[in-house]
Amino acid sequence: MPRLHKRSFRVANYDLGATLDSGQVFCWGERDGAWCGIIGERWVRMKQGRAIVAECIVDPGDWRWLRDYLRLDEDIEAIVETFPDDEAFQFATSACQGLRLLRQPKWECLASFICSASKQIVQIKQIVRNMSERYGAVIRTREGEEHAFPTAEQLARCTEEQLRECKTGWRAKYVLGSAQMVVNGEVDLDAVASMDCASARKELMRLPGVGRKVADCVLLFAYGFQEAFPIDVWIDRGLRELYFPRRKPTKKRLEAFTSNYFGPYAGYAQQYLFHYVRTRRQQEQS
DNA sequence: GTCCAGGGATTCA
DNA sequence: TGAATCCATGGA
Repeated sequence: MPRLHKRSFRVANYDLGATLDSGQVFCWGERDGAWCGIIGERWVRMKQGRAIVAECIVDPGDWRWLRDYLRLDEDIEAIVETFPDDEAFQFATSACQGLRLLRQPKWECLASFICSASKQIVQIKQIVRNMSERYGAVIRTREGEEHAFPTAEQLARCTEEQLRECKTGWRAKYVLGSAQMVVNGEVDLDAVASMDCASARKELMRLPGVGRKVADCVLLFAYGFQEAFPIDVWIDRGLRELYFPRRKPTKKRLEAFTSNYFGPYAGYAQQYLFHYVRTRRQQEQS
């Protein structure tokens, strides 16, 4: 066993497991109560007791990168205070205590959500794993080695057929097309960070396979635009049931509603709503 | 066997 | 603008 670099982070109101398993990220695996994954090119193992204890193989420096990824400096209680004071959110906030948003690497988040279209979360994880194992860099881990998520350059070198073999299906041409546009500089993912939210969304939607929903996921989960509000099938159903019973709002009407009803941290509210409606459905079925 | 999944692009009215 | 359809794949 190689020597491990270890660091403990004191946290309050942070549920690491719920956060890493909440459908905003697809590269984490849990074993023996510990979560293992690769952030950028660093393998990390994290376990939560009273604190979050993180371990790395390679010297992690000042750990700033992990604080940023986990968004440890965010005041979640102040954020939850801004959520709507309605019945739905009384249930949602009590069902999702400690649920957080992450700040993911941009390309990985983007490519993952291009693959997410009309897929179940378990299948998205499989696709991400397939692409990583075949085309991602080899990373040293505690037990041996794993593969990082492939860069845009690595995926742009693939053929559409190779990407289909990762079980991407008809999304293969979108992944390839987006990778090529990022590599040749047609869309600069770093430059998007300095845009306002609407411009950033418009820029991301120039990429094939990226519509409003995928763009909003990336804006929220990678760029940290708090006002981004992805509306997927779960959120769509939830909004209609909770706020428009016996009515039939158009998509435009729903978007307009979400852009002011949920406050300055609408994106956070969205993640709580997403987690709530999904866990509620699971409980109804069991 | 059937329905549906953290949708997008295209077509047609 | 908006609805319908197609696109692979595999859970449930």
